[in-house]
Amino acid sequence: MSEILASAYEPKNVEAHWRKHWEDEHVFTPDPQAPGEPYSIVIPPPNVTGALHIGHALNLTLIDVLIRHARQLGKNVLWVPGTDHAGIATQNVVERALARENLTRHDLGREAFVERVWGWREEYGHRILDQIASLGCSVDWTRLRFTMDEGLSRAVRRVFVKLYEEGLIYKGDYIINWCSRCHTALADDEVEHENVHGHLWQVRYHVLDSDTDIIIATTRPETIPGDTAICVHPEDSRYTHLIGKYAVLPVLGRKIPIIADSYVDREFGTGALKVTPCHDHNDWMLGKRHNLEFIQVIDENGIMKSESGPYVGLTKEECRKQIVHDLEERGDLVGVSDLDHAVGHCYRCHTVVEPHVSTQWFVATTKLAKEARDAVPNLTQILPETWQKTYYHWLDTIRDWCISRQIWWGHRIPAWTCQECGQILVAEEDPTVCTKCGSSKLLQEEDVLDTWFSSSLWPFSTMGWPDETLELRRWYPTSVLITGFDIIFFWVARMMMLGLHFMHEVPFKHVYLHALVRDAEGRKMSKSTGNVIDPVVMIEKYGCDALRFTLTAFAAMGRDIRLSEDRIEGYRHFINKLWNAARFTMLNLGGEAPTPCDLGIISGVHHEWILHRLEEAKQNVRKALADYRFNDAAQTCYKFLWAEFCDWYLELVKPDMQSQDAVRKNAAKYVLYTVMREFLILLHPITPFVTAEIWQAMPVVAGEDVPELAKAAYPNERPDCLKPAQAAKMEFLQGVIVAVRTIKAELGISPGKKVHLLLQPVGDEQTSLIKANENLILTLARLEDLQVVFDHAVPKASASAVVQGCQIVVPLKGTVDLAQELARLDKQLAKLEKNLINVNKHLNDPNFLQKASSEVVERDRKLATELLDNQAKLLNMRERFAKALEETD
RNA sequence: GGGCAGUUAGCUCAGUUGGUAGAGCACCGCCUUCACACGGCGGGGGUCGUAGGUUCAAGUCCUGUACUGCCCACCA
Repeated sequence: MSEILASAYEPKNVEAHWRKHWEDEHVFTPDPQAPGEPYSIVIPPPNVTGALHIGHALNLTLIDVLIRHARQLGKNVLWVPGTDHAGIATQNVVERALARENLTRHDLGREAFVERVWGWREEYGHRILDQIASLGCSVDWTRLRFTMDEGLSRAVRRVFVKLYEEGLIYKGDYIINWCSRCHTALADDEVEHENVHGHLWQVRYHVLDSDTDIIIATTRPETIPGDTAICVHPEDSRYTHLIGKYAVLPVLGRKIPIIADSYVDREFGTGALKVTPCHDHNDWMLGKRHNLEFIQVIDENGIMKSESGPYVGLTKEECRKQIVHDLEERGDLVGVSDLDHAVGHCYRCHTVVEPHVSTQWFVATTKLAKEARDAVPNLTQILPETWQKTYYHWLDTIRDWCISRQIWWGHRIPAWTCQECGQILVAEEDPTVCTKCGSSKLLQEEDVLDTWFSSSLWPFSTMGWPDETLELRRWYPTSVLITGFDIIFFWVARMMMLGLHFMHEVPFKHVYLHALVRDAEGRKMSKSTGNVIDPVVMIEKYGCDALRFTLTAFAAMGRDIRLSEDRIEGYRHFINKLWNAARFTMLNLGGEAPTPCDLGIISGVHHEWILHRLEEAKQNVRKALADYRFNDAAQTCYKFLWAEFCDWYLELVKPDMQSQDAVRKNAAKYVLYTVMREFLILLHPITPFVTAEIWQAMPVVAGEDVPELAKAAYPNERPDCLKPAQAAKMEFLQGVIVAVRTIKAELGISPGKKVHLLLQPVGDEQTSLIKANENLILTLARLEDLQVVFDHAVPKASASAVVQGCQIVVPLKGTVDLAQELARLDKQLAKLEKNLINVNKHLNDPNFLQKASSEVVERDRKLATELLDNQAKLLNMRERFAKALEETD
């Protein structure tokens, strides 16, 4: 398509073109029967209500990097895309829309409401998918799934029924977390604890048959009507004599027992605790343990029930005020103090969560949790490893999982109660008659399942389970799960539990938990703070590749990413640099692929050097990605392209391109061509669009069948191009060139001004190297001429430097300030001196000589001689220069 | 209360088995050099939070400590 062209890369059309091509041609749809080691990842399904945020962008970029890289390695690769129905979140969105029409879901009724949500999903649910595509994600769109599509719903039912039959799902009364706004139960981890400024009231309870009182401390006086005991520590001498007696509930006058339990903290408050089993998780536990009465006094709307006596009908907030007032009046309020304490909030709507006793469905987790725990780290490895502990801790202290939600959008619980005989039926297919009494009066449960229930099946439900599909056989377990650490409990641990239970195999071999993306100040990005960086806007402004490269470059393991727009802009420069390096390459190739030659025996130290570096880069990128060191992979690419290929090689190859020697010219072209092409492959997983565009504009050897870049194999290693010795020679030449440039810059000689250069190399190797590469030095150092000389021929008034023993001399004419050169030399000498002192500290230490490895000692010795030699030469030149100065004075 | 991270150049961060501190951005100076000013060349800048310990040698290992952040948790 495009010839290579504009001097600035324009991402928009390029991205649109490749995206369409990849989708239309099903480039990323694998064949389960195809050869190659299987490699699979399931997408962490974004909420169907969602819009792509920067966290998704990071997550998806990292997955795509691995996926594209795995394809390059010849694996049979599947990336399953999809979305999550997100029960509460989606229901909230639709309810808000209804509210604008002055309607509630109850006005519509369940069926119409659910239909409305489906409609909403049809209309808006594709936005996030479109955004995933715009990120360049190489997912297989033919295998797109949704947690409520037909297949996944079948999987959900199968799992529910099986677990029920195994006794791992049960229905029971339990104290759960109740959000009175969402009007549903919440699982423990859907509750966010936040410190809230509150009060601690001290209340007097009179002890029956005694003349003493007991003072308890509470943060929630409105629950006093629900008290069914007072609890003290069994060894608390202040209270031991009261254990077994009864106290009188203030205001209500009910009689409650005084019990003892070591759960009580003697240090806190008064050491005596009021127990309200229906309105506090711990009190619930105490109530169970001591067989206390359970009296619910607050209903699911936050209104006081009749059990609260005089407070019936008040909201819990009103009740608190009233009861405090009443206590005060009666003289039973002993004191009030300030207290900051943690209060649970709904993670969806941030309403204060009320512990509430109700009938719910639970998954018994003890057995499942143990299996999930034991699988790590042998079968599944969690990275960074530090999260392993967190994972263990959660599973070790896990409580049964409350899976019922009192909302309408979700998988309805497949359980029916017979209206005639009370029999509970749980079945995959909707039953028509009661299995016990034959009645057809069956009533299905109103509740739906926790969204995470279906998400927990994702790795196998998306592959067609419970059918035995080719996909499952080929790609389960998945290779790796990439997700944020914030859902390690919600999702990762539960996938482990259910995956192991139903597939008898872990759902993934690795779990890579990436960081959170924060703003430049380290704050969490949120709409309310107004500090969000919108990936869609960033793609629009800087191009997708710039965004992807930035995210990859910052994805160091175990660390949060502080992102700011500047950085994305900065990496756009890198993309542009690549673009221009490619333009240069194309221009010089002249639209034709060069004739291949044997790169292992190519002559020219610059060629050998860049080929050597390319081999290193190939190894580094591959190794980095195998270890999930994304930032290292990006860094390697950045450095290779900019600091080596562009800054040096492209300059070095220019003289070759001007050459009349056809063989030399072709060899240079072929190296240029090869390095560019292989580098495009290395970079492609990180920046797929720009690399694909350049790749396909590159000339091709006639008759050669070159695949598009997305299908190109990772370049083979070329061991005969690994030449550290040759690379070192290049480094010497670079040193000489830099030395001349530095002299010019520091002495205020215009860089364009051509100067004479005298070199006094040490040894034949340096001498011949310089002679062989004279043109190269002339060009890059911008010289008038270059001479290899000996001491006596060196003009006294010269600037000088030493590189690996080779003396570098630039004769100065009267135009420069000679004193500056003296200062410059002194600076160099000071540096040398410092290094020498350091090395000698080692070499003068007998312990070092004796105990350090011989390699290290040898290296230091060599270094010391080198430094000493350089110092001597520099000193010598300084002396002569000083003399010259005197003479001119 | 427990656990886990982080603390390295002005800023954001690398630093894989311990062997003379690195990058990008920012900054300073020079340069309209025929791929690129989204550029080129050169330069300045760090006693690696702090106190100890192990070692011939510590940013790197161990212990204590300070600060910041995160997670978990039943202090009513």
